[in-house]
Amino acid sequence: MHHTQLLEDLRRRGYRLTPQREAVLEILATSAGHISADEIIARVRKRYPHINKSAIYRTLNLFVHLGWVNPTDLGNGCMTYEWHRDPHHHHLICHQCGKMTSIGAEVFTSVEKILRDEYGFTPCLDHFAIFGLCRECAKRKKRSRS
Amino acid sequence: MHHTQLLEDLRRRGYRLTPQREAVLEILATSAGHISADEIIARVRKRYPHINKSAIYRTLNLFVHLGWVNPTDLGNGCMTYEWHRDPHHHHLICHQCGKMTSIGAEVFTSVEKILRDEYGFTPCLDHFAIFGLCRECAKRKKRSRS
DNA sequence: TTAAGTGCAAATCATTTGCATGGAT
DNA sequence: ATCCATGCAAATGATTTGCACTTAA
Repeated sequence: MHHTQLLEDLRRRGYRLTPQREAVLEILATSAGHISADEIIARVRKRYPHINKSAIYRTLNLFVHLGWVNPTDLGNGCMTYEWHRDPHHHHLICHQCGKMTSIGAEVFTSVEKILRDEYGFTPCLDHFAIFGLCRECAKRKKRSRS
Repeated sequence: MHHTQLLEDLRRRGYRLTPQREAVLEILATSAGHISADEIIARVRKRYPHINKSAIYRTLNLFVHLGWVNPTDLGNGCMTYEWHRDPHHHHLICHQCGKMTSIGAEVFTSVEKILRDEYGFTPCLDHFAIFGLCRECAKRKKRSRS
């Protein structure tokens, strides 16, 4: 789906097509991965310096509500947003060194099946953050223990 | 491990055994499931009305650091804490109706294995919140769509 | 005795909100 | 001409912090 179609979709759903919304859409759709609200505000303002912070927050909430954007809590005190484009994937976050690694969604297919079949639950596994220890930090910890 | 042992453990590790810490420990260890900091403060104060909010937050952070308590973000804007006693389990949270269901940890054994074997990542799967749609809300949604 | 811990109030910081104004339809 | 969306500043609300005082060791 291309930008212009989405913008048209906005109008069709009864929302107004404002420059602010266009700007946020443009930034999100041309940015890869997770971006914090703060980062989004910065990038939007680099091009459109007058745009207000609240309008961007409101726009982000709208896009999330429309399902165009995934909000994810990466555990660093603020929400991050990700444009719905990349194939579904999850994140391994090392809570020692903070390193983040992406993993494919296949890892969770078995879990998804169990949840559906045994619990009747339809999980939203679009944006998942798994905390733990990365290889290096696990090694370092082991070494310091011995 | 019994309370008194834990309290002894505190001292052994060089921390002081204060009435505040005893109170928080007592509340946590006798409360089931996830409790928000606010709820913990309320319960502690019901018995020890003079205890300060900051001291409780600091104590919670200490207990988390000691691994006695699991902090979990259930997506409702505040952290919840859970005493390390119950067998490991996770939570299905319906983001339509908010209902929370506990599930056993076995569901994730396959994921854990893959992460370890293929990514060298040691996941901390103690406290996991999976958002999605519960059976009832999925049904309701389906119905309203048709 | 003395450093660690507490109480208190003030500070943070991401996010939201009330309200007057502006602009898309 | 509507009334939805924006800008601004102020509010919120969970959590943290600076600092003087207390207390467990």
